[in-house]
Amino acid sequence: MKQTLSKQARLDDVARLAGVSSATVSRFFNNPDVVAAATAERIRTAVDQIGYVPNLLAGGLATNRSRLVAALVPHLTNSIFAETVEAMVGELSAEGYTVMLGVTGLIDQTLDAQIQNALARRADTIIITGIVTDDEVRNRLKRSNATIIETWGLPEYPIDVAIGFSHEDVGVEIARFINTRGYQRPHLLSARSKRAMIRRDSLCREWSKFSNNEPTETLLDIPVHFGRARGAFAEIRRLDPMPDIVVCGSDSLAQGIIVEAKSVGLRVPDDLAVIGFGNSMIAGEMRPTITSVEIDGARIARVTAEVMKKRATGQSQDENKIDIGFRIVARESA
Amino acid sequence: MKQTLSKQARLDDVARLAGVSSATVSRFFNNPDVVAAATAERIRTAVDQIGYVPNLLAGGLATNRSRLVAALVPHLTNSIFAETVEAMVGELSAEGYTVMLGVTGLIDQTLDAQIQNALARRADTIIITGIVTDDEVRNRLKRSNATIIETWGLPEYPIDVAIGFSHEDVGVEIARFINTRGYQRPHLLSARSKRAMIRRDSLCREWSKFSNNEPTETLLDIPVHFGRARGAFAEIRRLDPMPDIVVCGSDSLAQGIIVEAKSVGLRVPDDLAVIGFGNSMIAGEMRPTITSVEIDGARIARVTAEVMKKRATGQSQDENKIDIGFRIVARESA
DNA sequence: CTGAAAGCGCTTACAG
DNA sequence: CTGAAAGCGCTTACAG
Repeated sequence: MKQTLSKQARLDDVARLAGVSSATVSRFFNNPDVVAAATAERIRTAVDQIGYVPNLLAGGLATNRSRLVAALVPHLTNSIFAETVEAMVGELSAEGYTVMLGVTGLIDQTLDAQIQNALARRADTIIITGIVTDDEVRNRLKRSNATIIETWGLPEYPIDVAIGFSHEDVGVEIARFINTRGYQRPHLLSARSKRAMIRRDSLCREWSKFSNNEPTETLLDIPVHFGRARGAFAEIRRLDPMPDIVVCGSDSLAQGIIVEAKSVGLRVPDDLAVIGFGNSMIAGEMRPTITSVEIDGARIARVTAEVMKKRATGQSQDENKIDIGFRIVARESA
Repeated sequence: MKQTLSKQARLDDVARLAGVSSATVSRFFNNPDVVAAATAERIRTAVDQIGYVPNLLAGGLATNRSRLVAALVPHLTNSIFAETVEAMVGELSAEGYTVMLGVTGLIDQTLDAQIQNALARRADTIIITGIVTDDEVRNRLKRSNATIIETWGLPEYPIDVAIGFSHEDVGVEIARFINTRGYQRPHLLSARSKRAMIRRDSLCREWSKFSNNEPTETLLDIPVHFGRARGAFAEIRRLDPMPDIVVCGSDSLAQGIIVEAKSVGLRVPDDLAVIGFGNSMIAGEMRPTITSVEIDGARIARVTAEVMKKRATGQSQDENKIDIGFRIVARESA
């Protein structure tokens, strides 16, 4: 059991001990070049002696810069976003930022509430997964002083800056890939999400140039995970004629389809081909290895950090839509 | 491009507009019962009109309560901790807390640095995955006013409160399970982590009561993921006699072993049995379904929230070691 | 290179 | 039920 009465050391305590003013101690932390070497040494000693830890709440209030960045994601588990969040935390912690995490896909945790919270914490930057469509929320974000980064999509008019790729183009490229490889009857399997629907629509549009059979499809409720592939596979198998390739909304689903297919003796890709999405680690490691669409989540994190740095140093940010692209990685499964 | 000059509304602005003092507006937010209905109504209108968002930096400074909780995990991807973090964010956001995320397993991101950051942000609660052994760090945490929660383990002397289970007991129970099921030659496959080593040691100790053949083992460097099972499986296959059961440090590894085994025509569990760890969703969904050790990550989150509530309301916390237990879930793979 | 002092936007004990 | 005022722990323009 801890005693909770102890008073924490303040800047003043350090100052007194080191025989300087608190302003100088503050400079020691934030602008060290400007303090004399001998003074710095005395301050360092004092800090160590009393175990001083700066209060960033007070610092943030005084400077109007919280060094806090809010990362808002739909989900963390079974999700393509976990990698990006991890990369983001790594990238931004190194720059001295603290990442506050908001999960918007849980019950009672609306995006709206999470944004309100980020605003109240005076986050310097708010990173949103997806595109904000609600005008009320858009305006609230615009009025704030925070840098707003919409990720994973490229809206026509970003609130501030968008870092992502064209889901439409992904649909087109997958359609072409399928056609080039000679598959005839694609089946689309994905979550009922806005972004997935955009990919679906453009895939179908492009596919209609090659073939008259419209792709069949299975839509899943969110959150989607590995096991949901089981029911979907049963459905696919009952189709007549059976599809010859399943285009999945995630690598996890792709993996599930492969496991199911193999368990009934189908060969992948000969009897049924599979394409994933996200190119997670598992795509390259599954047997067979999974053909997937690579989205460089770490790059989203990196570019985010760059944009933030530009903002912090007052440089102008010329592009407000940054396309990080994507790439179909062909492997054994399709 | 946003204009960044706009001044944000303050409590005072609301007060002026509503014709009250800022103290009353503050009460409206923090202690609504105490303000008159008519006054509250005027304040509400004013808040909406100017789009006021409270500044929690200032609030936290004034109250010495940040409503910030730091969650420190080794990894997020391919990790058993993602579920707990997600549950934690859900649980704690609902209580009005903000979760700041620290990832300690990345390069340059030591636990030490993350703790320092949490302390500097004046987090009310710091949740650490694992046990802190460094005395220097332990003392720093003890001196702070934050509630410190060590999770996943049950140290003899928690810094403050520990919520977890006995890794030793897990080892013992697995050994007994293996023996009961009649397996003869267990192989241990896990990450080179402190906690895994504790499980390993106690498993071996218990196993020695049943058999003279010591378990063989493969230790992997962190971070461990699905694909690492490939090399491990090759190693296992070369053993003579070959093990008849592989005890894995994660479900993801278990899955990997199953995929590898099947790809060379081995039957699971008849030719090679597999046990996972964590009982993630995938354990129940894989084919064959995976026998695993269930750790209730969501419960860790729930209990954490309870402890925090007790602390916040000044109730005494009688237990400082809370055992959430574990359970072997027997399925098809072993 | 350093200090005195005002200010960041809240909260709350005190008084009424 | 409400207000005036002090205080939370920093930073920084200004002056030296």
